[in-house]
Amino acid sequence: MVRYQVGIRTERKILEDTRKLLAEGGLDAATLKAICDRAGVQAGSFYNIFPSKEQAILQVAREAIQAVDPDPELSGTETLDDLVDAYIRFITDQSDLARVYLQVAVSGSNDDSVVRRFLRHHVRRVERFADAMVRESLAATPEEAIAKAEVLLGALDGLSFRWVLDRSFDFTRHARFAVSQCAT
Amino acid sequence: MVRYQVGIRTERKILEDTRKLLAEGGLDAATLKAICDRAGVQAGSFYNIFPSKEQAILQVAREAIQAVDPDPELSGTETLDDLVDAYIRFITDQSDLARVYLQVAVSGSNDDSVVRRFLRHHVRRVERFADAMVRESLAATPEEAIAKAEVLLGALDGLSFRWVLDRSFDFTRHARFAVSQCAT
DNA sequence: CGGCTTTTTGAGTATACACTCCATTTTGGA
DNA sequence: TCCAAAATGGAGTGTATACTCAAAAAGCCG
Repeated sequence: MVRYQVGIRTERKILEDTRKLLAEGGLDAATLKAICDRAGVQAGSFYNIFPSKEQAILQVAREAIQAVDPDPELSGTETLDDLVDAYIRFITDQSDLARVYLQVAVSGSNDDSVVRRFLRHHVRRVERFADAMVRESLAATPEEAIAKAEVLLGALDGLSFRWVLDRSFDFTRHARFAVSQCAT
Repeated sequence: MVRYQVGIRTERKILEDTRKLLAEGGLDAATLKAICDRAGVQAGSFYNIFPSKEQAILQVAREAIQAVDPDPELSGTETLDDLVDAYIRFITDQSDLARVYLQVAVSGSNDDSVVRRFLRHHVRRVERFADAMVRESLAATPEEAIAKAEVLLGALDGLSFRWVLDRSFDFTRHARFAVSQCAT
């Protein structure tokens, strides 16, 4: 099945508009009708590309997960501050994706594969944070580094959750404060 | 309107079963039919008591919010450990309500009043945590105490989020570790 | 152009949902 | 015991939803 350019363009547009809808009004807002209306497409076209609405949303969620991490090339050399800065940038610059990330994670419990994907990704991030801590001598043992990283990432996740609910919350300041508390 | 005993009993049963359904399968599982079936009641009875399904669920969520805090009578005297212990107990004992809490907060964007309720409650909790920190000389200034409390609660929220996704995660240990990091 | 494939259209289907209506039964105080 | 109010049963309504299908249009390649 050789795909035509127009079909690929339609697919990109649908994914983009789905992402916007999710960001604006959450999962409930991303109905098939809403998606198709915004993308200027009929239901039939949608189902010519995606097997189901869920698959399209999962695709968006997958891209959101990818976006949260800084360049994987740098893995093994970056500082804890680099990693936290990347997290802050993701949350503040791509707040829509951040919301999608949270929403799918919380309500996506009906699909185990999504949860597993999130967890796998989370564990990788924890390791990356812990490695940086060890490199900077912020932890006595690798185990302590893991625990510290788990708590720091928990704090970042919790603070971003807070920020999603209340945009006047100063996420950056608190995130920096959280990481400064680790340096003890 | 003098309420009859049987009506009050029905109301309690509906709320109980709604909570169970929410715990088992999240918001999606708590359909009107599911609620009525489990409570052994017809739709008409439900709507004789509640104005809408949403109100019943909000009632459950409200009770969940109440449950997260230790006795308000003690406010002003309890230690930081007391507060954290209460949080840990809520998360581990009433994990079902914890999930409801998260779900309603994230997907509640269509109803601002829910989000506002959550935030008001959160702010009160931050203040209570900060007060305890000041009492225990864990912060130099009230401002620092607030920031520290915000980060600690963020960490607890983030860790509980982690735990909701992965029940094998040792929430209690990490929560204790998080609070120990504050004591510096 | 010609012929094949992919894409799009748009009406249509099935279903699940929250919610209503009202006749009937039950309640509990006087 | 009576009766007004409250509670219940249960069929019914309207609507939004995800998804389908066959025909028409558009894209690609010789």
